[in-house]
Amino acid sequence: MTYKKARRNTRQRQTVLEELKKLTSHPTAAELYEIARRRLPKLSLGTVYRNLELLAADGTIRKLEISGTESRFDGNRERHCHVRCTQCGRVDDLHEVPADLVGRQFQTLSGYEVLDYRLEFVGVCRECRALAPPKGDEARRREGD
Amino acid sequence: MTYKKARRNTRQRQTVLEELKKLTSHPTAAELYEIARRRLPKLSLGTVYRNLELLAADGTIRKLEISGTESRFDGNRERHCHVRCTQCGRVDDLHEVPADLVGRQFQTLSGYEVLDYRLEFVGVCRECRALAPPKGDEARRREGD
DNA sequence: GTGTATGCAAAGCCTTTGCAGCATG
DNA sequence: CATGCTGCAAAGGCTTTGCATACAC
Repeated sequence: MTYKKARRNTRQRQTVLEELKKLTSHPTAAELYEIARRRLPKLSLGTVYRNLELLAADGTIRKLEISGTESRFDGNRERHCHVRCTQCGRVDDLHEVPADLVGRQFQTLSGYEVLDYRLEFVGVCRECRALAPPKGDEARRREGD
Repeated sequence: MTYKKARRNTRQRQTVLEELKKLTSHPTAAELYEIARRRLPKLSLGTVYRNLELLAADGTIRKLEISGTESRFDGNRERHCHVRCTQCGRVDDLHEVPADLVGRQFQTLSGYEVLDYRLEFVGVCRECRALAPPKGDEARRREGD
């Protein structure tokens, strides 16, 4: 019933996966491509995309669905959430937050059958707070809260 | 100190804003463009983008930072979160969830100064559950949870 | 009248895809 | 050795931008 194609273990796929798992950051496809290319100079971006998509499809990795135009990928499959820095754009993991607190109690919402949820915090990371004064001078217009 | 350029009240800007506020859905720029164009046939997509960006910058509307390639916009500035349907892609508001429960208690996380957060649920909406059998036959490979 | 905003179209990004050759199982 | 996978490059889809003109103030 659930046919799954034979999956081959190519060097490209292995490399992409290994390098992703090494990182605690959440690289974009392009970033991972640059890293993996150090091991496989002939690697192509298209291959990276194809493999990330495949690996995400079978749950080996996660495709983050957050902010911005570029997709980011996460080698850590455990349920956890993220903090993103508004200044530098980095994304960190948060294991300390009892995220399950949120999801478990809502099985149905507005008629939806809830399957999953995403909780993302937004703020300023330590480094950026150290570097920059708490507020810029120009278009740092805040959302209405 | 905070210089703001004189903002003009053009018919295009008004129309885009009014139409967005009428909708409880969270249209993409293209969707809103189609709607607004019924009132201003000569309106261009670029103008819609420019105005949505401006309006989001000063907090008049919100730019949703969720799932997918297309940006979606929200005319409702109040703190609330969303549910997205995995089948049809629609996004609904959730006022019933005590979302503040989440944000308020985390002022700092992993060294971040937390400014905001986004909580998005993912599931299947009522309509889609009615239309489709609970599971597809092919590539409905789920994430590992 | 001045300078912001518009319309149009081209250009920019990120991502996907077609195809012929390669390499895994 | 069959066929899934790769590299390459072209094509796609959404968004941004340059420029001359229009119009809000």
